Amino acid sequence: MTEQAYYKADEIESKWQKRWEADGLYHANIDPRRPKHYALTMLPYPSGDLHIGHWYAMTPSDARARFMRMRGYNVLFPMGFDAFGLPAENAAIKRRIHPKDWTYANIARMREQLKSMGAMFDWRREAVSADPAYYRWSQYFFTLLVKHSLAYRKMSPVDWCPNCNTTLAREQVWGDDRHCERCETPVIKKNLEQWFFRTTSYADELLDFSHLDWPERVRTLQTNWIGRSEGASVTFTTEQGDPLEVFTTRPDTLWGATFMVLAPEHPLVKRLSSPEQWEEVQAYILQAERQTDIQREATDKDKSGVFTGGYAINPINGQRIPVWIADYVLMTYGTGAIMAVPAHDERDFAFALKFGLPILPVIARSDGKARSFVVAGSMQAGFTAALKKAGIAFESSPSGELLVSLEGAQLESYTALAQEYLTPGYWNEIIGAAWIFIFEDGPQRWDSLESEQAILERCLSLQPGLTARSLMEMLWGCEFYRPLLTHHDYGMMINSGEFSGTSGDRAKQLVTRWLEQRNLGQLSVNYRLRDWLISRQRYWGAPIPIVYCPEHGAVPVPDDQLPVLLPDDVEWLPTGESPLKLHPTWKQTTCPECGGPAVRETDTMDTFMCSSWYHLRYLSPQYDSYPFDPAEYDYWMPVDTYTGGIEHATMHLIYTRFFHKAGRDMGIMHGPEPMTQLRNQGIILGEDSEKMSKSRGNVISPDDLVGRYGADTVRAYLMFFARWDMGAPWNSNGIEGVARWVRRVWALVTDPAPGGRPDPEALRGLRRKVHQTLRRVTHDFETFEFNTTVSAMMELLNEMYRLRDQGVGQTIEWVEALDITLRMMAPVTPHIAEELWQRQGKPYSIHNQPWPSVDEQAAAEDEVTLIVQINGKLRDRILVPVGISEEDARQAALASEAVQKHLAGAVPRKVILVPGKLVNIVV
RNA sequence: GCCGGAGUGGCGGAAUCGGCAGACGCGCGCGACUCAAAAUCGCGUUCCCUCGGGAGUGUGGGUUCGACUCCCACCUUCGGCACCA
Repeated sequence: MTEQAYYKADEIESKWQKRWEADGLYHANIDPRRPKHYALTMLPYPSGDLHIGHWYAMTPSDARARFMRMRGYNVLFPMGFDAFGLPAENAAIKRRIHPKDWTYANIARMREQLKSMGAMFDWRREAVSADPAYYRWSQYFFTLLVKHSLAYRKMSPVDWCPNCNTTLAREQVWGDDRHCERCETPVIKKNLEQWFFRTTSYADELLDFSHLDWPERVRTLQTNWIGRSEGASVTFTTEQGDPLEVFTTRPDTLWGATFMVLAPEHPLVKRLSSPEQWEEVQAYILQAERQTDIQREATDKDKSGVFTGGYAINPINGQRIPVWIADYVLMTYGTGAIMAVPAHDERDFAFALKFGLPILPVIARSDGKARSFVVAGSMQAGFTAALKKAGIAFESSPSGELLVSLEGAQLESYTALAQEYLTPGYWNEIIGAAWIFIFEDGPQRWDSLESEQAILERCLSLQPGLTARSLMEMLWGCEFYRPLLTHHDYGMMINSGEFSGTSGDRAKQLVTRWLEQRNLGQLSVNYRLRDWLISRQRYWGAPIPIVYCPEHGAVPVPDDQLPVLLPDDVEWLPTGESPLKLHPTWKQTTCPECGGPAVRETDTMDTFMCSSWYHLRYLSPQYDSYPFDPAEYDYWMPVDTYTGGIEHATMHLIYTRFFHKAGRDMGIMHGPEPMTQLRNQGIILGEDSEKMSKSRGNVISPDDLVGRYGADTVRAYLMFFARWDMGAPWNSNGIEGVARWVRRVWALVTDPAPGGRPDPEALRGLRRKVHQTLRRVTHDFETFEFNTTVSAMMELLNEMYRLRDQGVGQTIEWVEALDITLRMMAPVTPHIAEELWQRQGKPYSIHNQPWPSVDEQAAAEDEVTLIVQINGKLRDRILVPVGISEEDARQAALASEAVQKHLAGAVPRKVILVPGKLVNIVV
């Protein structure tokens, strides 16, 4: 290889990075003449080292931003650091250095690592959330939220991480064992006075994704997280006369409420309990208290509970029903009390079964079928013969029962047969959910509380050895009934007074309206979403800007006194108390209202608060009279493309939407959403297909890769090796293939191409391939399909090598091919593209060039390969001119030797023609 | 249990509107260059086969002239939610 042909990535890359920075090539300024594009990628936490995941998130995002820039957009692509947070403190504790020193040293290091990517970050707009100039405005937003009653302070049981020594938001508690999102320690509950943001006020709006181009996955995660359920709240009355409100998603089952259950912590428990039951009730409450949430919420746990001795009145029918307490009812959801409808709720059913409480079906199947369940017995032989004769379908279960499924019209004949053949024993039938038992003296229907006991006793006396429990399990647990045991199933209302016969989910609305008319209840919506707990008992965060005055209570710090500075001289070792509280003087202050002595809030804010608005600080990080410069806001917002990991779906991505909507209602932000389009990258696993971790020793270091291959190759490989939204295990051999591609591009452009007398067909072929590739690459950039972007360019390169040997190397077509190739590569491999661009004698910089446009005429094929099928099976391929007539295509296909051979004299019945694509001969 | 994503060669993956399955790359095999190795280049590479073909995109059905693609029912797997009334 000649000196010139040797590709030295490190030299080229540092050379161009310096030049670009010196020239301010990527500075984004307001320009009303050009369409704007705000491309944002999630800002890193300054953990100390840029890992391959950062590269995977950022370099394809950068390539996309560069592509948009070349397409004529004025592109803003900023970067910054989410600099507050626990890891800084933990690392500081371990190394005995101040969290601030640790954080800012890491930022300095990571800033340089980020620059090695060759990304088009506009560093003038860098924002660091731990800077006082930044958190002043985080505090400002906090005081605004307080003033608009969107932030409040409340004593409540909150999740506490005993390892991090702080409270956590509900979103930061993960998994079955309810562990801390950061350190994986299971959380405990503590009763504390804490600050909350009223995220629940925006629950409905957060469920509306109509203004967003966001991945289905994220929308689903957020929808599940918010967990909206619509139903009714209904007020029962205790015998003492206290109102007892319940929430139900199925008001149409009110007539089936045969008992009530309260959470053990429910305030009415004591008043409800009878003196005889009180001791037992109290013991149960104590036991429930001792259990952790994890134990209490285990779904597979056997039901437990205690009768209070009290009763309540069902408002719709005056029915007097017993009130129990049980830990399967949670104080934190709804009203902490439920009406139990054991016939149609699996949990209530299990509870009723265990404690022998009545079960009253009020919903019947509405599919027009009646189904029967016939208990095995000696009468079966005759009966089944009769069923067969009557043409009634049935099947025998392995345990010997007979399962009969009836169309409505067959019901009468079935009943007649059953009476004839089965009278010696008993049988039962279910029409919808109403069971009918036939005894010697005729049928009895189990559809009321009064008949239940009598029927049960009678069944038991007829079949000795059957217990009440096994009978009920058999009846209620049989698979024909099961579909009606979930609260998603609607059927026909029965046993429900004037509503009997009402069917479908219409019943729910009708009953709700009926309740509202009678003042017995109203439409009600419940959410799983909780208000966002933002207090943290740690040092390294923005102090909550509140002053507590004995006279005036919690007073927000006035704007002109912000920021409330975080003091450096603090003992920041976590003790469970806020470190700021232990500072000798810091918290002592005066009340902004009256000037009297007062103390500061000593908790700091959740860092997710700081990162909820960083996209606004980027707009004008030096601006000091407002969180952002309104002119910048008006030009750049909203974020057009947001990229980052999916792990933030129910944390940052909910918080930032809430923050924007709250800001909008406070008159600061505009528009429905902060980030219009979201795209998530997947995760890169180690070569062993496991998550990368230091302890496993499978970590891939981007710095090493850049040292070995150069940033361009690393960028291209990250875009090529997997679907970006999926991620995949790392493959050290795979990157060699991309490195080869980059080297081959280098060689192709720098080696003088041999001349020759090229065939005009070869030249046409070159242009065709170039413009077809351009079409694909353009499309794939638009849709974030980066892997095919790179593979299309690889194909083009292979084709160019092939055609070069045919002598096209000294033609204007060849010059055009090189020009377009370099422009297409510029977003992916910005350094080598710039270098080769310059070596071609083209003007600096390639990154200011427009994206080339597709010459559709050049891209068009003038011959096509026609697929010839017989009965849909491929039999031949024939080359035909593009505009071939249908008749000619048909003739050409039939003339094919392969076709004639396969037809073997058969006469085509039909010929399907898809112009320009295929001929399918049907025989 | 509920919600969502994904199942295609040895591997990562491709197939834009229902029309050539396996692009591109890795790996592997053979060859060229070389004393040799690396690098580079060329050819081959879904499976089976009696060399005529046949089968094939998680499984089983369906629609269609034609299905990786659409419909129905499942299986596996990943992620989220879950005694949420």
